[in-house]
Amino acid sequence: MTIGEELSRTNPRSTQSKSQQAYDWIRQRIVSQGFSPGYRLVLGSIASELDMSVVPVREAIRQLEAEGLVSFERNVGARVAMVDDAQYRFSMQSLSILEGAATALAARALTSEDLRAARAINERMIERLDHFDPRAFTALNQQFHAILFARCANPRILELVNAEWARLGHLRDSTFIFVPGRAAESVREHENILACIETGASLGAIEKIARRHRAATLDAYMIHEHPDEALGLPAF
Amino acid sequence: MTIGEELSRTNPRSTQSKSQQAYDWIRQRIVSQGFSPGYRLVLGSIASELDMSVVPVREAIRQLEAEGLVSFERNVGARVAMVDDAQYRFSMQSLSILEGAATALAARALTSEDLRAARAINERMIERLDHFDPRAFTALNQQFHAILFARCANPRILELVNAEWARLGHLRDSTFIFVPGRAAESVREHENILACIETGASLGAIEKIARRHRAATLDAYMIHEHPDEALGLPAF
DNA sequence: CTCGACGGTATCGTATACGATTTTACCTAT
DNA sequence: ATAGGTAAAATCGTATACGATACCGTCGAG
Repeated sequence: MTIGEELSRTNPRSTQSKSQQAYDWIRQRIVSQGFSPGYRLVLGSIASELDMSVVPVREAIRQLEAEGLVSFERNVGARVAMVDDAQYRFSMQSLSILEGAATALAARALTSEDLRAARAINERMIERLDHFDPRAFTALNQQFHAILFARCANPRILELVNAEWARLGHLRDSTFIFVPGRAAESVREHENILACIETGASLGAIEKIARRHRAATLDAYMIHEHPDEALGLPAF
Repeated sequence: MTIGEELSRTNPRSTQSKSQQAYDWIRQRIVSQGFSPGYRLVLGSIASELDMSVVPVREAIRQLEAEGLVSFERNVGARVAMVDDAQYRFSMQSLSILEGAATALAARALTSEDLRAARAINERMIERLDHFDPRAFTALNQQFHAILFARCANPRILELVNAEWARLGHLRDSTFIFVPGRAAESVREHENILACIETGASLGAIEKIARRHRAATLDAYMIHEHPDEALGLPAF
């Protein structure tokens, strides 16, 4: 047993603060959709659930508020942030820009092993196109892109990407739920991205194709759900 | 006298919460550099300064921590976040990407009045090239770009840009302090950007030039301060 | 029947209190 | 003189307490 493990079992020093516990617990519930958007976060209830006082819970909620996962109203309380369609569009467009840049900034550092792993994920996505499960597909999709980002030379951009996905919460996988038809196109684009990276396409080209990949997913959603305002965002 | 006026004079209802007061106060001090990076934020001191208990102050600091303006260590305390060179580079590169996109997304919506205002700002920057004041120059620079962003079709991107600048804090204006020679080049690029927007250049072109404008500022800083690792970030 | 007054309950906002932890100052022994 | 160790002070982390506010149901007047 390592010292670290020893400490983590027996020594209170290694335990995190209660406000951190509360933060992790609430955040986990939100991202795993145990708490749906709009769900009321009652301080007292959470506190007694976690067997602590309200003070650490309040601090946790303040952090989550600053991250955009929770909305807060004075003297009323906190609730899981709701992301409406407009915000979804704006966030997805931001993500298309950030992920495009991240992909380009990581491209040159990807090993052949990375590419093999990414391609393996994409194969699994292709296999599942028949008996289609939007959730599972979305998870694989995230993994695929995560591999492509992982070696991004700029960690700050990765933080921004992750924070933005966290904000989107459950809407993360709404596209493939609403527009399963986009899936087939998506995996083709994945292969295309991999090919560009392998053949040493210019970073500008890689960024462009990665950005358009994400943007196309958004477009598919918009056309399907809001055909009337699908052109609200400039093609970019 | 209306009820509203009555309340606003006498009733605490209209006052913001103490944690909000604390948040505003601390944030203000940080961005205005009243608190320098590394400055120790002692809960009790701030609380008594603001005539409140430590509880609201703690909440405020948690928010600032989540925004990256404050760093926090359990059982030790909070201090104003220090941004080292690496973070500065990463943030500036992120900004080049975000601002480039914001500029492109705003370009088509800019009125001739906007462009006139932006050009006026740039004129003032040119005037000041002689008796050069880095602080004032940076402020004008921010104004210039703020006008170009203002009509960005995607408010989320603007939020990301502003948050990132806040994080950089005092390093905001370090470039022109360290590399005043960049100023002349900068104003020329400004005019160039304006010309592109006016002549209806493609959004891709506008984005590219705006991104390179910011990236060039970063490069100037890197070459001046860290010539040895100036190539650490891929040209992008 | 509708609307506003009233009261009760749930919940929030903050002060206070105190144990826990870290930091500092000092002191002793080598 | 310095390493190590101890006591004291500073500061943090959290529980508890309680007034303030918002929410909700009831009741009476119009």
